[in-house]
Amino acid sequence: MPELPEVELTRRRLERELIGKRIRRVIVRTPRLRLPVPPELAASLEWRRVRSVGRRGKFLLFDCEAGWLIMHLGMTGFLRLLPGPALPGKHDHLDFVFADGSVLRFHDPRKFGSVIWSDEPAERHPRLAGIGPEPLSAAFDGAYLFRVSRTRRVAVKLLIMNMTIVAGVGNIYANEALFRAGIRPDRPASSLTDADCERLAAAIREVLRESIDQGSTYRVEESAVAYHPLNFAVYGRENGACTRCGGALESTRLGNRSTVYCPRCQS
DNA sequence: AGAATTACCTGAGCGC
DNA sequence: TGCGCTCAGGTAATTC
Repeated sequence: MPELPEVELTRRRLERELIGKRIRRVIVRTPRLRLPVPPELAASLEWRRVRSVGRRGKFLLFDCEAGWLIMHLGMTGFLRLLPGPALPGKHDHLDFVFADGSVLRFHDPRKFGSVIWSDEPAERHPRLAGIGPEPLSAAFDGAYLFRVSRTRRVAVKLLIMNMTIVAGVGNIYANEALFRAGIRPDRPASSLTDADCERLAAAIREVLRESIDQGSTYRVEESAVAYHPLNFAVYGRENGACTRCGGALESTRLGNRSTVYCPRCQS
């Protein structure tokens, strides 16, 4: 699924391609995604220009003069840029048709994605207002993580996947960051030491940053802004060997999410 | 307030 | 071949 690095790479590509373009019309083929597509969306966007493309966690934020278009790609969603009109296929839910004839098409088999229209700056929209700091911003560091974990006994993996704690850390990168920091995913958050929090915050920043940098060296294909070729250390390797000690990785479930870790390297 | 649970959705992979 | 089952998981909503 598109994780934060893929969303950031998508954002960069869209920023290059869309800024200044004028939206001619919006075609809504599937009015019910994860959230209902706002009925006023099409009319609100008509003849508006894209002023900027931002990101908050995994949400893409399009400043469209009259308001803000907020999109989440969910688990299986991706955006495709087409040079001109093309017949829609299965799961092509939305088209943004620009004045120059090009089309931004939203495709999402599982419909976990969402499209939101906001009259006020996207960051102030209720759906985004309550989410935590950006993991790649200065506001997210070990001291912050230490502070917010004091009163919580929830497993640390669930803590860092909690959007109100930190924005956009999904299952893949939560697994990877905990491995890198040497912390067991099921540790109660309140058991983390100062040093643990420093290592964990640094690890989260590193895995995301490296993934963005690695992915950006590849051409982002029009049709497949999705996975990029990072070799994960633990995620998806539940039957494999630890890259650090060679021992067998173990898997479990936390919050109904697959969790992989090395019982020797992580404590 | 914090924690736990469930719903949403469909393609892929599996056993039989 | 095809059926039925399980799994994948970000976010929102609900409940305790």
